[in-house]
Amino acid sequence: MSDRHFIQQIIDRDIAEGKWGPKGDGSVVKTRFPPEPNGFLHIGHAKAITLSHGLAREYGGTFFLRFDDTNPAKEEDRYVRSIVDNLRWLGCTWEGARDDDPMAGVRFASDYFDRMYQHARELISKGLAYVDDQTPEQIRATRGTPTEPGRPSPFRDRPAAESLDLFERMKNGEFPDGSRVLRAKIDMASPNFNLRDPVLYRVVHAHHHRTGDAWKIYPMYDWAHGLEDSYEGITHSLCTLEFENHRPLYDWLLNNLDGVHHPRQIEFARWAPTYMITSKRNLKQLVDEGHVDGWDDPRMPTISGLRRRGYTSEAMRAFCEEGGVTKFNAKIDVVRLENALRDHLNKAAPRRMAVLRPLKVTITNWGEHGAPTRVEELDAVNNPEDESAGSRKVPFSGSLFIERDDFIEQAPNKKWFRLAIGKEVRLRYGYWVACHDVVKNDAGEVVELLCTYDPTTKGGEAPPPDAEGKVRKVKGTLHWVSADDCAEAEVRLFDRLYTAEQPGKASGAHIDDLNPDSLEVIAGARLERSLGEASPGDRFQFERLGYFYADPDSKPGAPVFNRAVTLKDSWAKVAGQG
RNA sequence: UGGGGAUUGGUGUAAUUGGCAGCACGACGGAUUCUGAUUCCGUUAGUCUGAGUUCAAGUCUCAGAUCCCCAGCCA
Repeated sequence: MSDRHFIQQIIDRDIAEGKWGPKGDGSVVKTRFPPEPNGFLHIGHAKAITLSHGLAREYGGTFFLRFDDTNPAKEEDRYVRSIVDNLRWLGCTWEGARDDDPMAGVRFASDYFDRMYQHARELISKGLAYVDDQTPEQIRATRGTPTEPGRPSPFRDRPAAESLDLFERMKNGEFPDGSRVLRAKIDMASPNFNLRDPVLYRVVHAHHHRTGDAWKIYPMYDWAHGLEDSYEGITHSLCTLEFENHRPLYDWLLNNLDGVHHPRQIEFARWAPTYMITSKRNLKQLVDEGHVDGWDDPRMPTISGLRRRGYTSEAMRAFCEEGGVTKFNAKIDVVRLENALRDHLNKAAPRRMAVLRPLKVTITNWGEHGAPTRVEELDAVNNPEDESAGSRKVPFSGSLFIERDDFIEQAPNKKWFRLAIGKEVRLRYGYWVACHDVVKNDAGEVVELLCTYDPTTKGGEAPPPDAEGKVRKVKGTLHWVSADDCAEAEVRLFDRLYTAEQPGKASGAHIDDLNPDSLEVIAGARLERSLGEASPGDRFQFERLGYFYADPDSKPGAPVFNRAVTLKDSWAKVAGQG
């Protein structure tokens, strides 16, 4: 029985055979994550990052972060910074990373442009590449179809010296965009289009975010990527399935260069979480058309968005690592993502009480058992999963708030454990209270509950047996806050961005599947007083409600909380069944 | 109609030279519980189809089905 996925098995074999160094030495393993800085990273990238990073760490090898910045028209420095930040947050740091300089150790394809150019000259000299003067349209027209071979370019057999000269002049900026390309001379009849004389270099007069205007020619992916891997000594170059058709070209190029290191490319399947999209184009549409508040909107599947939602990097990594690695394009249930967060935060997040939609509760017999204005400080456990988290004091008085959803005038059935007229519940860490009356406004809505409390139930303990030895029981425990001593906050509740499991699949357009209720902002939530001072980035479990994250929008005394995920709610199911 | 990949319960995965189809999530039921949470116990359900080889097939052979990727001077 082997629990090692297919990539681990390949690497195990390579190491055993000593393919990359001394037999049995895993430390030679070198992987990389090679994003193009043309957008924000999403949940799918997180999987790729943790895979390559995790493999390097597992074998005691090396992991690089390298930007594949070979297309100046699409790339920006802000994307570089965002990606670097995302990897650091994920805890997937690369060789050479330092805390005092976020960019330390980061590599760029553009650093290798000179070497790539020289290697291209080598290929031309060997008669394996040529400058083609055809237009893009002509090249497309002569590429052939799946069933017909392509036709050779009239420039295919141009002497190497002539190509060398033209290539240099392309580099020097003598020709306009689109006028000439460098092509590999492979096989115009190959069933694999990537081998029908693929373009290696194109002329681009655009400003590059790092090299400025130094270059007028830019390498294409297939030419650049293998060389980058080779220059860096990558042993296992992991990429997604759509590059399987590119591997023959990857290998052909490196095989035809003298004395270069030749990594092994391995492809694995991408992930498609349900109710999410990961297409860059579609994500951009959400931002551009204002369906969300930006790339880091907490509803976005971007790493920045999930982070702002309140996800922890531990939960993200656990999610990425639990799913396995295969070549099967799987739909992965978002519930797994949510569960990963719940698992982590259940152990890590301090508990607090917060009332999202407050309903006033007045304890009518509060004055009969002591001073009517007295406040009792009760002990509340900070985290039942973590004894070392200790406890805190919460103020209890005759004037409280409970959750509006926790009261109904007439209990619908015996499974209603919460408050109703004539019913008794426990207030967590507080007293047992029974509701005997309600106050309504002119519209007939309940605006206040009149309850009595049992002084023998302090701290939530069960009352002593009565004269006949019977012990009173209570089914429900509600969260609450003191009405006189609490903080106020804005709370943002999120639901799935889409209502369809595979957005756009059935409807044709992902926009048509947007969930109109994906965001609900609650203005007047009441919190335990200590929560008023929450700092951005703080995380709590609001008991019975879910896990919450103090948004960067929080100001001192005016916190903003995002609900990262709810608690599992089996009552919702019972209620749904009527 | 060409080429490249893939297919195991509802979902995601595992199974050594062919040797009892395992794990996790979900769903369902129960126990515990001062969170209808957590935790614990149990139940559920699967090898794409059809032939063949074999004492024995998820695994090997043949035929077929379905899904994904490929005709950018994007990556």
